[in-house]
Amino acid sequence: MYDKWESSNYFAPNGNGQSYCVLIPPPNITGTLHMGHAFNQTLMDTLIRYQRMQGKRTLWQMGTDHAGIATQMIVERHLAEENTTRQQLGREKFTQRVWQWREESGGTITQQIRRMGSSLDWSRNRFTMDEDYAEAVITVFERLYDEGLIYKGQRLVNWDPQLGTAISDLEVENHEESGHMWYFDYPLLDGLKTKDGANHLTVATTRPETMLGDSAVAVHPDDPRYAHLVGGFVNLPLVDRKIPIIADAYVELELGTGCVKITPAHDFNDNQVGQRHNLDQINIFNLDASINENAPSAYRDLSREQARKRIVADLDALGLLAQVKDHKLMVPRGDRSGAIIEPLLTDQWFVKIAPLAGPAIKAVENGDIEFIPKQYENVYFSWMRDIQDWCISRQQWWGHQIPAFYDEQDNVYVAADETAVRKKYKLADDVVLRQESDVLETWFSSALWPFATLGWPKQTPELEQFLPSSTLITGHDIIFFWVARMIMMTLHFTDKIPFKTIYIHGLVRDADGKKMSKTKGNGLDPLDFIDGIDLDSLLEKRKANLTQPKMATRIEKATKKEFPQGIPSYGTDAMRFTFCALATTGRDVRFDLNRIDGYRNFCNKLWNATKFVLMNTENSTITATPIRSVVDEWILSKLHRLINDANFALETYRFDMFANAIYEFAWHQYCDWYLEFAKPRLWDEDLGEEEKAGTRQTLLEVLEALLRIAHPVIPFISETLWQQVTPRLSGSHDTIMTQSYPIAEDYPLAIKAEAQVDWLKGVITGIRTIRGEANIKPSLEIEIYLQGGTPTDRAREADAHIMLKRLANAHNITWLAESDEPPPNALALVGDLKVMVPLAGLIDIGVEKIRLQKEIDRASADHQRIDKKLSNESFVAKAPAEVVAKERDKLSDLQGRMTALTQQLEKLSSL
RNA sequence: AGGCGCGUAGCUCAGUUGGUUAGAGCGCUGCCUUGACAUGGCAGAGGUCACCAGUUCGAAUCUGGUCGUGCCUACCA
Repeated sequence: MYDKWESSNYFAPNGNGQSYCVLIPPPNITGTLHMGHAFNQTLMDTLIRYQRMQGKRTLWQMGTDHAGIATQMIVERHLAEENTTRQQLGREKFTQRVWQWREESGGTITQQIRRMGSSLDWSRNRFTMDEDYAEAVITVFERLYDEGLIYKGQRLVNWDPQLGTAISDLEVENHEESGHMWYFDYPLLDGLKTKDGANHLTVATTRPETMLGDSAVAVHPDDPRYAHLVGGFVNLPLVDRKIPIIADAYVELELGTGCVKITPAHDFNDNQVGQRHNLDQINIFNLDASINENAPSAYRDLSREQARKRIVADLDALGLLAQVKDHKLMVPRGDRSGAIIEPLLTDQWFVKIAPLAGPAIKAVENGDIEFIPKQYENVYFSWMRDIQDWCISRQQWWGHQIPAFYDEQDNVYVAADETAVRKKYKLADDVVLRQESDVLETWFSSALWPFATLGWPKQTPELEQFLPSSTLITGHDIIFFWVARMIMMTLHFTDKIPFKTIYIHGLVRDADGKKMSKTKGNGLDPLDFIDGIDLDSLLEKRKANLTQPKMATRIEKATKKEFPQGIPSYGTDAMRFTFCALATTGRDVRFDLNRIDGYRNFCNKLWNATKFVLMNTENSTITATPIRSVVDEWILSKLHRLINDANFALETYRFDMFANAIYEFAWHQYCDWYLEFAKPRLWDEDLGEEEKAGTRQTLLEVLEALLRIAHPVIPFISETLWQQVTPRLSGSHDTIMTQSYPIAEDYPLAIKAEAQVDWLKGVITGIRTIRGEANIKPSLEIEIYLQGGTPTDRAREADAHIMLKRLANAHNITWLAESDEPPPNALALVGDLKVMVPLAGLIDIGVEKIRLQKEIDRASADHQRIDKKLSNESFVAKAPAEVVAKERDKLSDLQGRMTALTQQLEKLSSL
């Protein structure tokens, strides 16, 4: 079915409607579909299918990003298996290998996305390393450089020593880990002594190895304990370096010893202190975080871990280790490698971000761009207003190589390629140029997504039509990574906003509310819900990527408990429906197996309801002029409301309400009641053909509309069923997905019919309750008496007689005059109408009395509550008149009810 | 430490601008193989809306505080 949709080009923009465009967060080529994607995809596809059916000219363009670091890691791992390295291969051959890998394995996720039913325009598929996309990236770089918004500089950056590249601060994850706090004594020089008479200052650190790069000890300017020492010196042990004691307000008086070692080359805060005091920046690390030649020879070439041990031991030996304490600290780790990040001085390229951030902040402030839910705007503002220059260079090979060229004097020239550089800078042919070897970080290219996918820098018709896009649907985890950067770049280069609305959905978590992760083994594969998976395969899968093998048994236990039978096959639609139903306003979405179970059943229900409708409308080409009955009018009226609710839900991005409205209508109105009403009508021999035709027509019309309403969320089932249903109405059509969305006005609201059916349901439910409580077998036909009530009750009963009989399973319904004495009975009240089931040996009088008493108690409690409310003078005086009137009505209803029930109880008691 | 959010039925969650009998799904109890569906039908039980105070005629809803919990940002050298 999906193939047919795709090959029929139904996914491409069509018609002349208003443009509607959704940007896909480009999945990366190393990825496989996880629950987060599946959730995100479901919401986007629901929205785009809905808008397409609303007649919009929709574009949901497919594309992937090249995932610089992740992809390079994978290919390097392959090379390692072949006992080679990228260095041995050389840059060009390595890049070829990456492309080769991408051809072979980079398409996994695109196939998986198809399984989700996503109606993406595949014909416009883009990849961030495509030639024309790369052109956009290079153009952007060059322009920003020429505008002075990109610069190169030696600055302290987050360095991943394992990957050998800088990463942005967003790519660093800080988590609490346990470690130690070491206290070192630095001997005072020149005979200085502290107030306590000590001849040393004590500093503390969580990273002892950095002491090799210390270039000062700082105290607070107002600290009386150390004021006399400022300007003096201490000797840096092991290194034997004379370093100054400085005063800086960065030091907190209360904290620790009040003395802080300053390592400008290896700590962001120290670096600023260093700049204020003109301190030396002593870099003690090589790029792999081993100790370099700036340190004493004893420590050279040691890894940072070895160096730490050695230094602590050596200081201890010298009697300078004052103390060691256990300490919890936040450890920065690279989000890809998991390695501890080291602040390191290196040459990097930066985007000067403030000029770009200004307009981007304004666009949200003035409402051009809107976040839903709105509170995310604060998250956005707080980050944007304190934004740091963006380090965009990566010491990698896979990615967009920075279009900067150096001559032999290291002068920098920026243009698309060497030829362009020579032309632009009027360089002689004999000037030797070499290109910058760094590449741009992947997010730099993703930031151009809204316009680069549409052909920019060329002015294409698509750019005209689909920029700005309408809605961006994404998780809050990439607001900074991607969303904010797209806003900045798009505004800067096109003077347009990238999108009008940003809908931020929750993040999918496991049943315990934990983040799903392959390395923790608590992840779930959406395809396993679609296709099902047996327990053994699931166990194997979840244990495959564990970083800590110790966890295997725990994962096994948890998995066996949660999925004792593995996972049954639920199908795409059930999963999509579940995701919609879970898309509430919260920040987390816990994926609950019970929910998908229920929604699978819902799909089954639709299937069976359709089967019923088809069976009962077979060979019945509607010849007679259909006459609609009150139940027909009622279900059409309910359908009218459903359409309004569905529209409202999707317009306000309440996918949960959308799903719930469909579920409630389909199951609890259409199936539970309307189909049951229809049965006696279709099967009653006395009912006229026109009326039966009316019911058949309504069965089909409502089902057909329901399928269209539900199509955006359950595309496959709705298409399948719709193909069978429409021929009964007006001949067949190609596909449901290009049909127009139902319009509420086509199905008239019928307030009177609704009231009448509410009454009918009330009578039936009253009788069923009696049957249920008295344990009367459903198969047993009973006698029903009616008494009291209004002429409306009588009219309604006459109208609904056959339905009432069947749904209550009564062989007779008899009206009694007011003066008639009914036989001993069980009583249900519907307004003023008494609905009575004779005890007649079926019902135990004691049971019935208990039931009555319960009813009376309930009514009396309500009565008391409302009576109290109404006897409060200020309530009557200050509350709106209609609220007071409503309470009065309730009170008198309850009064009547209590009277009738009490009389009934007395009657039964006197028997 | 700062910011944001959350705490409603056994579980997962709705509850739009204060006025409902506080809802749904799943689970639970009882009865049912009646001709769409046992992936089902009917009926039922279950909540002092975390706690305290305040505003109001009226608070799950608004305000302040307490406790618990989660996330983000910064950081204790």
